[in-house]
Parts: sequence; structure tokens; C-alpha cells
Amino acid sequence: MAKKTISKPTVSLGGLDDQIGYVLRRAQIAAFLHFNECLRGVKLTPGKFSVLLLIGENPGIPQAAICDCLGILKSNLVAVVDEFERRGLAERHAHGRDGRANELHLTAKGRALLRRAVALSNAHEAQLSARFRKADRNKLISMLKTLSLIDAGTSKP
Amino acid sequence: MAKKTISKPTVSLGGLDDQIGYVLRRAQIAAFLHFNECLRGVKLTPGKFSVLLLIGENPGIPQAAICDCLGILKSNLVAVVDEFERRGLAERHAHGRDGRANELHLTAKGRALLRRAVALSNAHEAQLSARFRKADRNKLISMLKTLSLIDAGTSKP
DNA sequence: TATTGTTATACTCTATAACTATA
DNA sequence: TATAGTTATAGAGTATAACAATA
Repeated sequence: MAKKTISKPTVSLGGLDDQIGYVLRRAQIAAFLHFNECLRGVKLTPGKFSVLLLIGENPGIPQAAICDCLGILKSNLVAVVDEFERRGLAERHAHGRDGRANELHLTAKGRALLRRAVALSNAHEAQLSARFRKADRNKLISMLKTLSLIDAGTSKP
Repeated sequence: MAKKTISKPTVSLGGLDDQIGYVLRRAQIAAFLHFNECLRGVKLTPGKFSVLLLIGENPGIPQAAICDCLGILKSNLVAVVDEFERRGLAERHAHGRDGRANELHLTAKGRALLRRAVALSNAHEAQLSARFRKADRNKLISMLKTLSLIDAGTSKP
């Protein structure tokens, strides 16, 4: 079949594909697309899944604690919890000792959905991990954690 | 100093920090923040830097070829090239053989800015790479490339 | 009929500021 | 005064559809 685009036969990436930031971004996009496809049935994006999981793992956790753990803003968590309540997955309860805070709890429906979601997420993770030997996979996790600790303030002026 | 938050003393992440997708995302956010800080002086985000670099490396490249290489949509590239023209960094020229296409070229100002940006990007990359041994760093690049090849269609229904 | 570039549009994610009520 | 949660809003980044000009 004849080529119809006018793209150059070879395009130089200028060393872009040997830079950690660039390949990190491309890998993250691919992993997110794969995750979204795997969890399409439970209608959870990576971010929403992590919130639901945290509530399930820590019944009664206040919203601020979730924000601290996941690095999201409290103002942006509101809509997520709203959606969970609308879908009947979670509930805001009054906090025992602090009148300002909410205790977040999963409903029975939320726990059931989380169980399905965890199974799907584990299947997704297994498909990513299957590309590597176990030791390499663990090394990858370790190196990514090292990178995530980099502080933007570290950059010299 | 007294603790003033009501966050639980220990929060379970439910194994989230042993999942490739999650640590990948956290690492990517940290790397992008660091990149943005390093390239603040040249006013280039990672995405815009990659477009400018591709034009510099491939003078006359049409917009569609950039989209193919970087995985962005042609409709979203328009504003980026508009901004480069407004800042006097790049120009759209008529394509020699294809009346539909643009040839993108850097101006002298664009080439000068790109040289500065590449130096800053290299310094950024050096700071990320410095966290690892050379062999490990190359292994990381290789594994991230492997992940980026994962197809979302690979997920079972 | 397909592709290049463009416009318009919408949706998500992220970020900031201001407010309330509690501490 | 500081924190928990909320609201409103604005800016990126990303997605689709439709169009004109050209292949």
C-alpha cells in the first residue's frame, strides 16, 4: 500500500527517548490507559480507585488524611466523595471527636465494588509485571520510589 | 510541638505503593515538577520543550509528523505552534511539495532559546540520573520503554 | 476518498482563593 | 490562629467533530 502522509521517513527525537522524564511520561500514559481499560467495568479511574481503596483500608478516615497520603488537594477531593455518595459506595459520617471532620466509610455496595476493583487492578498489575523478571520488577518499583522523592526545590537557580 | 491534625497516626495504603502504575504516577509528577522548576527561566513545559526540540532537530518538519512522534493530537498542536510564533521562536513556512502542510522552522531566537533549554534539560536529567548507578539508570530507561509499548487493548474483557 | 491544518467545544485534572464551622 | 471541609473559579491537558484546502 502506498504511503500517503508527508511525514519525514526518519525523524530525530534529539535524544528525547534517552531522558528519564520523557520515557517516564510515555510509560505512565500507557499504564493509565491500560488501567482504565481494565477497570472500565467498575467505572473507576486510577485516582478514584486509590481514594476508594484508602477508605476501604482505613474505615473512618477523614478527607484531609486521604489528601495527605495521595498528594491531592482537599478542594478536589470533594467531588470524588460526592460521586461515591451519589453512587451509593461511601458515606460521610460525623467525626467522633472533631466537629469539623468527616469520617468516611464504605457501604456494603462500596465494599463489594472495591473487591471487584481490587481484583481487576491486580490483573492489570500482573500484566504489567509480566513483562519483567521478578527481581527487575522490584528494582523498578524501588527506583520509581526514589524518583518520587525528588524535590522540585532541588533544582539550582 | 503539639499535633493539630486529626489524621490517623498510621494509614494503610492497601498495597498501593507496591503497584507499578501508582509509583509510576508519583515519580512522573515529581519529575515534571522538577523539570518545570529547572526550565522556568525559558518558559517551557515538558510538552512544549519536546515540540521545540523536534522542530530544531528536524527543520521543515510538518505538524502531523510531530503529532505522530509525540503522541499528541493535531488540534492541540495548533496553539503550541501559535505560541512559538507569537514568541518569535518558530515560523510556519509553505511546504515545498504539499500545499496542505506547513514546514516548521526555528528562528535564530528560537535556536538560541532551544540551546539554553537543552542545557537546562540536561542539568535536570543529570540530577535525576545522579540518584542511580549508570547501569541501573539505563535499565530503568529500558524498562520504562517496555512499559510504554503496552497496549490498552491487551486487557482482557 | 484521505490527509493537513484549523476551529470550536467539552471534559478531566489540577491549582488558588475565600468562606464556614470548628479546634 | 490554624485546621476540616466546601464552593467557586481558572488554567492546563486532552478528547471529538466538523470544516476548507489539498492530495
